[in-house]
Amino acid sequence: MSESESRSKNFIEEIIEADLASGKHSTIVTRFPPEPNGYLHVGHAMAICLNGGLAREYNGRFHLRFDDTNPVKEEMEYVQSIMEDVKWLGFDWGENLYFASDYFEQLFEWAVHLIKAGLAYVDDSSAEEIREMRGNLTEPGRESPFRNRSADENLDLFERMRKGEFGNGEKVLRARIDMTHPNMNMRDPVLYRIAHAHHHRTGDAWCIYPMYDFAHGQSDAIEGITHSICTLEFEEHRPLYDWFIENLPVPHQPRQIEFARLNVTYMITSKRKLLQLVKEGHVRGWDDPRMPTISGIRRRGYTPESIREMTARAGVAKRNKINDLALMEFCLRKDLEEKAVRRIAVLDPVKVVITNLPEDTREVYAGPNHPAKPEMGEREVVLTREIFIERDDFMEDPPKKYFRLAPGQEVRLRYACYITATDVVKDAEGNITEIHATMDPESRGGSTPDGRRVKGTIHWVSATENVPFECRLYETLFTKEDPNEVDPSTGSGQAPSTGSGQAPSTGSGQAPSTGSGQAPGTFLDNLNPHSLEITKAFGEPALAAASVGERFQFERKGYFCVDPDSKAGSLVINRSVGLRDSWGKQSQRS
RNA sequence: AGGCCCAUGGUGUAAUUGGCAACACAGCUGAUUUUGGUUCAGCUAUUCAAGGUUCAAGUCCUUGUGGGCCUGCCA
Repeated sequence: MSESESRSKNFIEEIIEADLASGKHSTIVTRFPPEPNGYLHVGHAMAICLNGGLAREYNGRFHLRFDDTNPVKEEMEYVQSIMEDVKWLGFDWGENLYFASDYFEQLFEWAVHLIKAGLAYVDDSSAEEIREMRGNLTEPGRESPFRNRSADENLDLFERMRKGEFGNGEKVLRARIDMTHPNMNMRDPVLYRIAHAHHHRTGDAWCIYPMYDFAHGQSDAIEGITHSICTLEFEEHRPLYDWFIENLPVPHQPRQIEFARLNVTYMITSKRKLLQLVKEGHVRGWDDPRMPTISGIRRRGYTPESIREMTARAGVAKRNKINDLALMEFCLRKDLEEKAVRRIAVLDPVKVVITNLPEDTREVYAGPNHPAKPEMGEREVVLTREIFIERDDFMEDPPKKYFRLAPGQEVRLRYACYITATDVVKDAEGNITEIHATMDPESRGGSTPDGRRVKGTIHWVSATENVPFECRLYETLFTKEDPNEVDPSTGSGQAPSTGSGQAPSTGSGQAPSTGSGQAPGTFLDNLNPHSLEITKAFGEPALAAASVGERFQFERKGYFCVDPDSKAGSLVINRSVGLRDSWGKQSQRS
């Protein structure tokens, strides 16, 4: 990891180094094992960077393995998007692309092995019966009446399950462990279920499918995974994981290690909820730039380097955590500060007429593409008599330390000259429609012979020579750091602060009990109504050549990225992240 | 309630494995600056609680408290 400065080892690295030092392993093999049933999100990015990064750090191997053991949920579309996302993040599995479904035959043989060893049996109980017999957190389970079938009978039944002689749910194969075990996972877990369903890769070859627990560890063993890194919720599965490894003639003993998944404030990482956002149209799709999906983050304009940097800085540990969005934004700014070409765009324009300039004025100035990197070249900026500036860069009655344009106050137009506001033109409602200003001819180039200092420099773009575009400004998708935090007392969809001063109103004119008791409230109540704002913006002429995916810093505004919705002649640009804004903070405080 | 895991500034992660609690982000102050950006300098703020072991405890032990996960034929 080039982007992570030298730091102390995390607990997984310590385990790996101990294994390497003791000779337990001469090289390590890690894997990223997604189920192809949805799009990858920022939490997966962490898992990819961890596994891929470890393999890189220790010169090991990194596998991509699709955990495709449940045909009813999985689709090829997801396989494609997942491979794209992993590649984009910068991790290469090389030849090591695998599918758990490739191991179905071997897994079947191992199931037979367990049956022969008296460690697995076919259960005719229904799902409800099995659930009922499992007991609960405080009470032990009871043994199934089918638990003591002979190995021969079990073998026969299992073969017939495979042949399709039974319907969905009629039978399952279970491990024969201990129905009183305090760990629920050890209470004769189901190994195989019947599912007459089309699998995205094996087609109709199978109608029985292994469960996660029976597939994962063995897949790790087959591939020679040394360190099988997964999230905390699998901790209680580890005894089962180990049980299979111990009781099966597997070629290799992998070790499962759990770490805390990455969460980020204002983001959700539940596949179900993400799917809901897409299906119900709360966002424009899986790759909506507000989504925490890798595809969304990518479209938003994040760089793979910035995501890798964030995961490295977030660290690895075993406690549940929520990382600050600010860290992610910091990593992006840090990366783009160095790489992004500077451009000027006015997002919320108001016209300024420089009255002492002739109508046909066209002055060309040079603007470096990067203030600290002359090697990045420069471009031409064009000054005309009429320009646009940012609406909030002018105030008729400015507060104390307002350094921008105001009546009688002089500012520098970035790269060009000094202007001083003289007049304001307003419409009938009192809105400012035009500002008049005069330019100091001595100031061309951005400084004057008298060396006087101008505190404010504002950005601007010619009102007659520019590139109009659609600018999409994003804020967090949710208003709460933890989008799942719902106030149980407030119902969903309740308009807040309806009648402010009004007494609680006991039924007076109450609308017929339509909503009676308020619905419990969901994460959707925390959706940010301002998460997307679209403005009609104007960019400097150099923006005309912008292509999809290209990133810029719009000076004083933030980092932006050209959206794929762009068409020839109609640019769409996303704001990836704003610049740090100490004035914004200060002015808000007052 | 039973089992498993976890607890260090606002957030996240460290602490030579029992030896002066630190780094980053965030926040705040100042300097520099043709981006109120960047950069630089500095400041604020931390070991869940109570006992115990020890010359010495963030670290070990006990108890408590708080949080997470577990009762799919999902992964």
